[in-house]
Amino acid sequence: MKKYIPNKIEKKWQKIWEQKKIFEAKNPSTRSARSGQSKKQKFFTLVEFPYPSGDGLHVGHCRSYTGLDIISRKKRMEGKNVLFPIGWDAFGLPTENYAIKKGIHPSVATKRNTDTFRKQLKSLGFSFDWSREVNTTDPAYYKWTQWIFLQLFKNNLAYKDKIAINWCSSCKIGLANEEVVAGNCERCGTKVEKKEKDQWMIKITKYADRLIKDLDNVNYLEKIKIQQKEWIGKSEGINIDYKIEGQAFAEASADKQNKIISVFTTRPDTNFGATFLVAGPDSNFVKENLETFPEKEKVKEYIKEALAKADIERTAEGRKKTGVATGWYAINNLNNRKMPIYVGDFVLGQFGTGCVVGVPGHDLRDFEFAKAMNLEVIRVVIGKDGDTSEITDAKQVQEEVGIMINSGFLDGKDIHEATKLIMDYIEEKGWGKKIINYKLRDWVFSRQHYWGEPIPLIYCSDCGWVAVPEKDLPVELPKVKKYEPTDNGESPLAVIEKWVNTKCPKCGGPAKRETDTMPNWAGSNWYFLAYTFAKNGKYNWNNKDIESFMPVDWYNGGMEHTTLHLLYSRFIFKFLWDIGAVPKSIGSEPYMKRTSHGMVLGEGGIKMSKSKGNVINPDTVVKDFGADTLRIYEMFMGPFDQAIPWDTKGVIGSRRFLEKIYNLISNFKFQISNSKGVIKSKIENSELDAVLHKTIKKVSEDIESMRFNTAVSALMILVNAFYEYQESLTKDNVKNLLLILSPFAPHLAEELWSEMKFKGLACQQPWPKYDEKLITSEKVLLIVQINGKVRDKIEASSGLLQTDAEKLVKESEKLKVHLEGKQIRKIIYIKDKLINIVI
RNA sequence: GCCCAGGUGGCGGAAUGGUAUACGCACAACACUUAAAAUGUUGCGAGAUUUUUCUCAUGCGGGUUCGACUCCCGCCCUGGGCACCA
Repeated sequence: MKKYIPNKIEKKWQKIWEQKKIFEAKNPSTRSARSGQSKKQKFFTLVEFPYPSGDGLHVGHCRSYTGLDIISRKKRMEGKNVLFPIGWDAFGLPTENYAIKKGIHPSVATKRNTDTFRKQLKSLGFSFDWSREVNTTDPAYYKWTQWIFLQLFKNNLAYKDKIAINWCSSCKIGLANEEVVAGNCERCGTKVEKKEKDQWMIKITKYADRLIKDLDNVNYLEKIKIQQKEWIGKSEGINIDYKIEGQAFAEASADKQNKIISVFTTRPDTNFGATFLVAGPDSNFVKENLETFPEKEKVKEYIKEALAKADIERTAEGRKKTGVATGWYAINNLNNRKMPIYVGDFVLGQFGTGCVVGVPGHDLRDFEFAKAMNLEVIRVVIGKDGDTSEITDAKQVQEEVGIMINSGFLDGKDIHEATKLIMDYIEEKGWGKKIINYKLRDWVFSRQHYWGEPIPLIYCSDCGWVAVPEKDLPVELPKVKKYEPTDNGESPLAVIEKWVNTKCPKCGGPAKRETDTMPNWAGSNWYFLAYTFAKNGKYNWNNKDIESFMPVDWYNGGMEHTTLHLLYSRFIFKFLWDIGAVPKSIGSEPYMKRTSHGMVLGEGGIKMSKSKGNVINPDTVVKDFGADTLRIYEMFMGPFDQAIPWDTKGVIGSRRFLEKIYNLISNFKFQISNSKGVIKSKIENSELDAVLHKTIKKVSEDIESMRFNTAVSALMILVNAFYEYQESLTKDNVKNLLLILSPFAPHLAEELWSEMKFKGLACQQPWPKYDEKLITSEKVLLIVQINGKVRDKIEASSGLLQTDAEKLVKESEKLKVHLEGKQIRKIIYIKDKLINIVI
């Protein structure tokens, strides 16, 4: 008998699939389908394209790609025109660092890495449409990344601003937040400082509200929606203006009548309890008025200390509050109370107005500040258990709920009702204005690195910032010898004078190119669009192709990309939709469905890492066990969305399962060729049919809900049943088994399909349908309980009435012991399942 | 501190109101073998027990129900995310 040798089988079928172009999606698809073209309904399955690192493919990639490969293969068998593409998100720091260390051009390293990844992915039998492979570092690709940036620029959504960046004084480089590890530089360990630099910013905040609202129209996992909403952080409140009064101020300022301080609050209901104000050290209010503060020397000293503190130190200090008085006072409109104005670093200068009003009785942070500064605390909300006493302990600070007190016309009202009332009142009086604030900030789009897309702008001293004309795109990365940033933190491109110095496209005068490059996100913002029209390395952006496949029907990726990549790409897509760069018919959301996968951990449940030496190389697993085994194992290891540790011993189980199928079908072939059509049955074939159709049903449903682990387990149960009753097997049984197996173990299924001399390719057959009639068997196992405890199991015919079931139960010997001398109070009967006798 | 996910055999896990521990791994015994490996068969939560059966067990404590891993209330622990957002 032949033995199962995966390496032989797998290469063979991968070649056949590729030659026959089985997995290439057809343009255009249904929506704009014209004569003769694919009339099938489109289905766009998307996985996050990998960063081709030098380490090669990770078993974690395999897990998530196998999951979506199974879905794609099933959809194809269900008759869909499936687009399941792949590519490379190849700009990035590791490649640049490698280039710096070894002096090898990043594009050379990238080429080598993508070649490795491609080979690895192909060895796993994923049904990607390789003709649409994209690469973000290909100038033909980043031409469009630059084009998108120019559209943002032309629509006033890109602007330059001075902002504080993470600065490593040793590497002389600006670092992204992800490159800062515990306050230190990821490369050299030097403490990271803040440095102000001019950066290109993108106005994502303009889209904040739509990015929340439109989540209602998509099918994302609930936790993903929650994370997006929290990241955007919408809060509705009011900006209240207070007049400023102060002796020193009156002398220093001429327009004292109109001088105000504005604060943002979501809780104006507590405003009768306000006793002080605090401005953030980096707030506009402080910047504008610093020189006129009576206590300006103390304030300056405090600000210097506060800004020098790294984020780490701030967190380490915990909630300890510090601050300093400015010497100014604000007047509460409601009760004419004179409230001192402080500067304190617990207030964020960038959020809201950069200033807050302190209500120490009903905000824990305000309470802590009041205690530290020895300020008065006033109760304006009744506490727990009707507590109206003076607030002296943090535990008494009532924040969320309650009834108003000591608050004039608000007394006796619920805080939520009071909030509405006083907002209207303050607006009517002209003391403030309702406003919505977001935590989301504008997006820093500049990087001082080499290995990224050049920002296609030119600075002319006469015309200002001018866009590179579209016909001149792409602005290609010039070749350099050194990839290190310059001493003053400029991009390495800044030293290439020939490249930097250019002509102004507007006036023709001398001008300089922008030398910053774009962040990693730029290329991944729109890659799903590229797939719809990419063909063998050419990118012909056009509405017809985009309309054929957009929006993405199912997007799977890691939770780590929920807040950044997902949000950024949704924003960019909405923008492109707004300006008509994509067809209106596809809607303004790029992804209809988003799911996530869990990590594959190292043995023992810790993260896989080179330093721990517990990295599993997929190549080794493929070599030792086969691609199908790796696929089955990664699906079987546990729930798809959970982190599961790798277990090399467990892989053996998956291999045995595939061997069992191989042997089973080899036996079966031998059997039919010898029996001349007459087969003795051990059991009725109808019982095998019942198991088969149950399995078809379960596997079909489990794939849709990504419960791959239970789908594999159902397949195992089916194979075990087939194995045990081999003599009763029919050709049809085998056929269906191979079909539902094929998305999981495509090579083996294909091999056995051809061994059985079935027509065509397994992966091109229609997905089998289950027959409900075959599933329902005539006999059922009735569970008999007494007081909810299982006492007996009786085989009975299905559809039994309660009276008949009771009769049957009373004959049971086992029950007599329990029922003797007891009175039956109640009998609960669930048809075909259970009978519970209450005594 | 806040938000999310989870806690079930020696291990990965199954069961979302109705047989707890499916399926797989590990382990043990037996068969085949000169032997080993491979394969096959059987057993495998804990305790008590005279075959049989009983009691206990799904992080902990309560509750709802004829019946709870599953629903509700209060805690504990682990993992992930955010973190003074007014």
